[in-house]
Formats: sequence, C-alpha cells, structure tokens
Amino acid sequence: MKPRTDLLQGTLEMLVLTTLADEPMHGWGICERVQELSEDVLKLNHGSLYPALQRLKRRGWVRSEWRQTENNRRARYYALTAAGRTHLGDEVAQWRRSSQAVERILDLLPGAGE
Amino acid sequence: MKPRTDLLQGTLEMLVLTTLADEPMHGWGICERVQELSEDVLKLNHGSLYPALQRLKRRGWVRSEWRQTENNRRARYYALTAAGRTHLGDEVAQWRRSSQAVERILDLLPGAGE
DNA sequence: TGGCTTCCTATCGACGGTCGACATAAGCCA
DNA sequence: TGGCTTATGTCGACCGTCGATAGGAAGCCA
Repeated sequence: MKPRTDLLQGTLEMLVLTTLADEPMHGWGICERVQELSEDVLKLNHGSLYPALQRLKRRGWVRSEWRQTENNRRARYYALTAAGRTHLGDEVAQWRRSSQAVERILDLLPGAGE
Repeated sequence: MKPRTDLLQGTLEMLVLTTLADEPMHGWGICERVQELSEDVLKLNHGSLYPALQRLKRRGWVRSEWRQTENNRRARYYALTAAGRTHLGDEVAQWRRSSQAVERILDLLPGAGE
C-alpha cells in the first residue's frame, strides 16, 4: 500500500459522505448535522460545502434532486450512490490508518504516554 | 472554544515539531523518521518539508544551525524552541479534539460500532 | 401590506499549503 | 573518473478552503 503524502486533507468530503450514509440531506442540513454531532468542534463553511458537493456529484458518489423541506422550502437533497458508499468505505479505512499513524508518533512525545 | 473550520490541515507542521521534541534533527532525518515511525503510512515530501521548516523558523518555533552529520556531511540541524514546545502542546491538543470529533461521527456509520 | 428573520443555494477572488520536478553540492567508493 | 547516497533548497502549478457576498422563497408579526 502506498503511503499517503497529502496527510489529512479531504476530511471534509469524508464527513459529508458520512452524514449522507444514513439518509439523504440538503446542504444546510449537512452543515448543521456535522456541527451538532461533533459538539461544535467541527464546522463546515457554506463556501466549502457547496463546491465539495459538486465535486462529489461530478465523481458519481452522490446524486441530487430538488425536493420540499419539512418547512415547505425547496432544497437540493443529496443521496449517497452505491459507488459513493464503496468510496466512503475506502476513505474511512485510509483515514483511520493515517490518524492512527499520527497518534503513534504523538504518543512518543515526552509526557504523552505512561 | 471556537470550532476549527480548517479541519485537519497543518498536520505536517505538527509532525515536524513532534519529531524535533526529542532532539535536534536535520530535514532529511525528519523525513526518514516520520516515515519510519508511521510504518510507511505517512510520508513527507522534500518540497513540502523545507518550506514548512522555514515557516516554523520564521514563527520562532524552531531554530537552526549548520552542523556536521555522523557521516561527515554538512546539514542544517533544527531544534525546538521553548515557544515551539508550547505551541506544539496546543497543536496536539487541538488535533486530538478534532480527530476524536471525526471519529465520533464515523462511529455512527452503519456497521461501524457494536 | 410591508418588513424582518430564517432557511437554503450558490459563486467569487484570494490565500496558502502541498506536490512533483528540478537544481545543486559534497562525501564516499570503485 | 563516474556514479551513488546524503542533503538542502526552489519553482510553477494545482486545488481545496475561506470569508464575503448575493439572492430567493417561506413564515411571522405588526
């Protein structure tokens, strides 16, 4: 397996795909969900989210359709495709490997372990 | 505490500072060390490392001096400053918070937990 | 009716970190 | 002499993220 050289980028896309794994959501909802689930540690900017959504769609990992919100507003609902689900699995596995590697290095810090 | 919006970037700098926490090293050695400690999961490119080292130096987190290698070659040895050590502590704390938040979200994935 | 707030999508320019390729030099060894 | 390893560094291109900005539609209230 080749080492990843880009370190921990692309987390945003993984997070978006993850929140869509349960059920289709619209962009606004994705933002709220991530912030809420992370207990305000993480935050998605709209200016980052929508371009990301377009990338994911272009790559076929996500599909979208206009629907009506519970609040009777029109919104684009995004849903994970089969390919997207597979890709998400790969992303998560890679992220876990990388973050564990970082953790291993951090644990060597004086005053970290024991 | 404000949520971090830049997600998991800047890991490279944290990793560099971490490897310098033990003892001063030269750039080449830092690359090798990170790759080795991470068991080839992580890899630092020279083209990313040296600019990063210059940033760290400019910010006063690292100090450098020319020295002789074990192999009798000249190399720039980088050492963590006191400010750098403090900053590293902050970075690590923030990284742990963020990665744990990501992990919490990932754990909600169907087939992840239980 | 008018105006305000909330919900929701979207784009833009700027910024900055990373990448891969390239240049350079010095020591080692055959 | 030539080639390999160690070592530092630069460069242009790319791309994701950011913060600001725009705008539309529904709901609320006076």
